[in-house]
Amino acid sequence: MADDKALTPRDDDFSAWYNEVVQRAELADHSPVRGSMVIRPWGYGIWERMQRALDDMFKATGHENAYFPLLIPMSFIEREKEHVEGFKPELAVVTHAGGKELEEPLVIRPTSETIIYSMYAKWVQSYRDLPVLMNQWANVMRWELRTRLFLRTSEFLWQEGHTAHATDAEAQEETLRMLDVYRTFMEEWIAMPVVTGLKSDSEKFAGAVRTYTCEAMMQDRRALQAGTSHNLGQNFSKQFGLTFQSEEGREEYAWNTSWGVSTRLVGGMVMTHGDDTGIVVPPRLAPAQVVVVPIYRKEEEREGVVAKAHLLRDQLVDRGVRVRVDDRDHLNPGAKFYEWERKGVPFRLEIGPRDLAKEQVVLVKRVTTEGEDRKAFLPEGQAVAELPDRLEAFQSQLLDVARARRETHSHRGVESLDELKEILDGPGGFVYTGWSGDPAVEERVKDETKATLRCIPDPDFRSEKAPTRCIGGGESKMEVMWAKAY
RNA sequence: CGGGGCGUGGCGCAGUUCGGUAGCGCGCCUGCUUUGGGAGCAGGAGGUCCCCGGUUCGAAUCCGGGCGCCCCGACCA
Repeated sequence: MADDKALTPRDDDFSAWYNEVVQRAELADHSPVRGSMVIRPWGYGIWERMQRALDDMFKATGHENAYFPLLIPMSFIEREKEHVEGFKPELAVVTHAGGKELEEPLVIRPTSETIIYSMYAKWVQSYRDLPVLMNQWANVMRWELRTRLFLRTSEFLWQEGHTAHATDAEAQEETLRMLDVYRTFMEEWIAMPVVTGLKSDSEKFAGAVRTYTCEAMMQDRRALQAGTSHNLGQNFSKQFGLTFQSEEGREEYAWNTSWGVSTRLVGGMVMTHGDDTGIVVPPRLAPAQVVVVPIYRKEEEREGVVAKAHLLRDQLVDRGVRVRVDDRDHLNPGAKFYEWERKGVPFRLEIGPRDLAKEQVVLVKRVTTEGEDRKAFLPEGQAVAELPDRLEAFQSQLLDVARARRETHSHRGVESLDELKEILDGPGGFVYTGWSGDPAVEERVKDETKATLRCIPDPDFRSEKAPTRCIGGGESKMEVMWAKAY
């Protein structure tokens, strides 16, 4: 940030651009503790919008919120073998409290499967108690070596859904249902298209039978794992004695699922829509969808335009639009324009003496496509009446652009490792190939290309023509998608 | 955990080579003039120079030790 005005352009250094834009849009800042962040009101406002939308969707699919504690007995984490192996390296552990060393160390939750299923074990006796469909909004901690605001911090905010079912089939259905909820949310709210699919064994959640993922393409063409949904099978129920008596009177282990998305989604939004001016917030997530900037020269003019600005705000609020009036007197309009553009507000309404006289406003759109006017001079009434629709159009335009970009950088039908390497070292993007299912092949591709197997795509995302050749040679059993990832 | 960079008013930095009154830009405060793309002028406030120790008449600067943060590579939502 040598210059205190312009951002590093994305093409010069995407990573530097990201770091700058997150801070200069006042989304978040580094806290004094390494790897942890402060989420500032503008960033938290976006997260709150995400939370509300997701929460509604969880409720609509029959889930209830609950809260489980931050501290988990170390022995709980150690119960499930894969789980402990996956999380041990990144655990933060409380060893002392009340001035004494604890008999058993307490882990600050990296995720809550263990504590939750141990409690479900107490609450579930009969098939009549199933399914259990809960979600919690919480903070979790994973001690990361390398951190970046929103994308990877030691502490982050998320939701984790945890369910228990009587049958495997029901658990699988739930796993896919929630994956679909995520996909819908990401597309309709963040305007961030995703590829959904199954994780390979090496990439799946520690303790899951199957992990499904939503993979989004960022503007630097790297993949961001934006959300995951796990079919946990009976792995945890067996370790925590989560059993129930079936209709037939047999004691059986319950089938579990868990699914989560985190504040990482804010980072995904930034890297999907941001430009060299700043971030772009999709209207449905924007804490302010419209900012009204009054413009005046003389004190006599001020009163009129500021009053009009507030009037316009009230009319827009009546139509369900979130509006801010920026009537700060110590900044000139240009400074305000830059600030709100940096913060990604979808529309700006300028109202000055000339507009007042003509009963019009100047409506400025944060991003435009080829041939589209950035500014519109509209009669007041028309601007107010049209803004709800214009916001929706803006929202879907963002999705269209992001989707088109992803398609441009998706490479299908790749058959050789050389070609795969060439794409990943060059333009980058999502590369679709065949795979035998052999972990050794996956490992080799990983070593040679620095890319990972992001997922085995769901039918919606598979190529028209199924690959016949495995990327490692021999016959393909399934199509897979590779990319360099965050 | 390896490599690199950096710790100096709120922020960004210069000053460190070669020790000698702690500076610049932005921001902040007051006033006036401004305000349709990052305002101008005038006045002003604000500092344990990351910490500890050493050398010296004198240390931001030299020496030793520590701490912290950021960035780049192996693990992860």
